[in-house]
Amino acid sequence: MSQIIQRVKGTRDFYPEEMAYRTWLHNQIRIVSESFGYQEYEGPFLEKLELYAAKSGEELVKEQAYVFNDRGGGEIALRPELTPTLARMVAQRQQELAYPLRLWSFGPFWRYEQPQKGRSREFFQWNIDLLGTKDTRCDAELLAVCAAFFKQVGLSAEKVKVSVNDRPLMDRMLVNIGFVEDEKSIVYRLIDRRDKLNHSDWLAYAEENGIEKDRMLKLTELLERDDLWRESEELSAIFELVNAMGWGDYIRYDPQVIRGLLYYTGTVFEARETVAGGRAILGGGRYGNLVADVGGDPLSGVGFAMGDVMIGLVLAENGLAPALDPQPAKVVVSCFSPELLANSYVLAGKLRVSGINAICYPEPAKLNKQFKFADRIGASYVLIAGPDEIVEGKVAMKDLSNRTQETLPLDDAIQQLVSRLA
RNA sequence: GAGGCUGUAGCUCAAUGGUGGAGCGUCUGACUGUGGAUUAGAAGGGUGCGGGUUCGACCCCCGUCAGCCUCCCCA
Repeated sequence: MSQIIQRVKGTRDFYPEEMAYRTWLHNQIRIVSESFGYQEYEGPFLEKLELYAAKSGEELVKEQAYVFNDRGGGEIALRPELTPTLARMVAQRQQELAYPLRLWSFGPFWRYEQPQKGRSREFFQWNIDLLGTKDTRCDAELLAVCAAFFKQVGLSAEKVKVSVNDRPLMDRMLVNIGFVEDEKSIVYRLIDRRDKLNHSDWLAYAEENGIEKDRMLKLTELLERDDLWRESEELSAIFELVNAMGWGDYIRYDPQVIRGLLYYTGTVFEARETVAGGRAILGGGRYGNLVADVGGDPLSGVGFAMGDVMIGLVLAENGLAPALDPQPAKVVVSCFSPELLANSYVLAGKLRVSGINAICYPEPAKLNKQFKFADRIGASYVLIAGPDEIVEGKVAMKDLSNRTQETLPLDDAIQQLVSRLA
């Protein structure tokens, strides 16, 4: 047992049960994304390292990307996020795409992190973006997508909320209380950490960074102002639209949401569980000139990303993990003897032609073994074509759920199965 | 990068420093054409890996790897 080579740290195996969940999640994402008219796309999993130099956080690329040297020379990265790839793909065809452009994707990413609850090194992420719109009212659509997704998977507005803020608004307010441009990044970080540190540590952290008490008092006051959004025309318009669309329950204003990422230039938002210590499920915002950063013309957009690990935990903890059946075939055709093996395979083939997924027991074995197998894999019916049935030109069909069995002509059996498995 | 807990049979776990057990699962038979139940039996580990202490180590010490949790970080 200790001989088995272990998985790479932070990766997961997807046995059929886990794969069924992943496919289910992908499908829920597809349903919601497509209901808003977004198109699915995918980029390469490998990118040149320099693609990320443009705008991703330094930390992300230098500390957390998997990087290796290509045989032809040059550094390659396993993609740690999708946005730079999206920016590149849009820039390449910038003149031929139809705007506003709506795109979504669900695929794997890699980050060299310390695996822990809700975080792995290889994970899947939903990315969805609306590109080519400058009007921030469009941001309401992405918020609606978030809300629609949560509703789709059964997470009510009591369980999860999308908190929204506006960076320009915060910038104005920060200037008002005496912060200067150079202090912006440290103040963002300070805001971001307010809930993560206890109050005295938070104040100490501020002091270390040269922010004195009276400005911290004003900042604290600012971060308590749940009505601050009224001072932003953009946010007011966004909330009005979200309410009109009927998703207001899921959306709220939070002056403390600021996000770490550099490229957000407008609205920022993140969804969290409402319980104390609730974790962030997804995050996103508006970016003003991402495409320009990779060599295209300026193009504004808004989007968000959601990882599969955290949403999976949240769904499981709320009893919302779907009951999935990883077994595609509900019918097992038994094999009676070596002479009748071909006969069984032919029978299974006839079922498939009629649209019934079927497994043929691939070798002669005791019938009780074959029934046990059918039971184990989650089949619902067993067909038996032994000497007795063949003489009559019939098959025996057993319904495993109620242990009833009847012998009938093959065509009748197929007809029965088609209607019962529908 | 740092700290804590853990690592024994396929799984979940037990074993005062004195040559490792149980439940579940698996396999076989009772059941020579019928599954989930019952019953009898069997197989299966030398304790993550590498050192050390000891007459003797699953147990103590050091290192290492992995998992979980937390800090850091968070696109």
